[in-house]
Amino acid sequence: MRISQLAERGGVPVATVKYYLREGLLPPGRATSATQAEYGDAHVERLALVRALLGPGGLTIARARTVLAVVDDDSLTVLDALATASAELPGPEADVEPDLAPALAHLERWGWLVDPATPALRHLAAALAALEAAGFEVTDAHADAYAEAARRMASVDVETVPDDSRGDAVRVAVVGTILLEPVIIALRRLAQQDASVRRFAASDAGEQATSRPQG
Amino acid sequence: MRISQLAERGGVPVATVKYYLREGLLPPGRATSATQAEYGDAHVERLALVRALLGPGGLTIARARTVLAVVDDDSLTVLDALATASAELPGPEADVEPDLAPALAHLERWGWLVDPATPALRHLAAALAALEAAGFEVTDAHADAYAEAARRMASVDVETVPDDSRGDAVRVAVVGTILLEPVIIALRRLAQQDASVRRFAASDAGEQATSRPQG
DNA sequence: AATATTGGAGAGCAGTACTATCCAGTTGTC
DNA sequence: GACAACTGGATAGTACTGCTCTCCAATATT
Repeated sequence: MRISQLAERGGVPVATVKYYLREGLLPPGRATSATQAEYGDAHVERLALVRALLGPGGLTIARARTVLAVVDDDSLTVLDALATASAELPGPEADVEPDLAPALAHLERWGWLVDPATPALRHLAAALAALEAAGFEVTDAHADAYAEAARRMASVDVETVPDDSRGDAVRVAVVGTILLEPVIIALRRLAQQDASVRRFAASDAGEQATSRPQG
Repeated sequence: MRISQLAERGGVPVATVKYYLREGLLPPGRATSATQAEYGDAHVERLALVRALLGPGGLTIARARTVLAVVDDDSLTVLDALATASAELPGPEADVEPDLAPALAHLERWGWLVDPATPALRHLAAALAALEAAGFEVTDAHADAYAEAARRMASVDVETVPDDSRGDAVRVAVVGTILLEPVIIALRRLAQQDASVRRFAASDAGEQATSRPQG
């Protein structure tokens, strides 16, 4: 398979495939001459993965490269792979260090064992700070309900990771961690709709509940 | 309060405040002359909200403007406001229409009442398609667990919305919908860490569990 | 032999969120 | 009442990102 066919099967322009090759997101094909290379089905799958990470996953080129390096590195343990993948996911990236105390207080209440250096902890702290700055008070009860929901999701996630092949485990863990996030966000919005229809439909104009809310 | 003081209290450069004014994210101050205007505490709070939406919320200027217009519009019902805010949140924005069937099948199984035109439905469908393209199979059991988690979170969210003041209700609903998303993502990653430490720490090198996983 | 395609590299482009410069009017200070 | 400092307002420029275009000689294809 040549580059134009790979591009066609992936549904992207040839120039974009070349760009991904240049950026190291796709491994080079098997060179058959100075200006020719052969690509296989593995490249097609990899291209689909790249598109998924960059699109729905919301990763930048640089972060995708790191995540893919983790997926490719057979020497990493599942734990290392998950940690690296988790660290490369988009987050607030604030230039000022957020106050970790509120986040740590929650974690202690829940008894969660986490690496104090993990970026997710900083992300949580920054997100809580942003809520406070916006005048939204997060009660312990609210946080606890969220923690329980997160625990359930994570539990299923971890159960889903196969334990027979380390390569597969890493791939599933990394891809699942990243690509299930938009699923969660979408599900929450849909659940909110359902819940708010049930709560507010009676007090608002009732017929808006099942038709388009805004014309 | 003049513009430089507003900027200082918000922790942003004056040029940025001017930019937000130009873009309609901040309402203009009360003009006291041709080249002078007075800003109040409301502007400080608004500036914090804008920063929260643009930073942790991940909204673009254009989407933030729409969301803020919803918050400001007292004529909207809570349902309309939530729907509009939900629609403006960042999503896949695919140029090709994803297959809605798998997503609709899940929703029907759960008995959720949602507007078929809502962007979140499309986001869910796109996310599921991306997972499939990346070779990650989402089982019904996995999806069901996620749905239950989403339902719990949404339930708390909706309960949190006050029912005495419509303006407050809209503000809390919109801000909560947007700014709690990074909280959920961070919590899930932390919960994953906790769960995978418990599962994999025994089979991997054990001492990595509570120290930094990657030097 | 003529035409098309390839890998590779560099430059260019569109969008986003600022940031810097300029300007005349206004203010506070001496 | 001189004069520097600041203001709102407008315009242009910047840094970064993810492509996309153009060019090239070498190779395939017809």
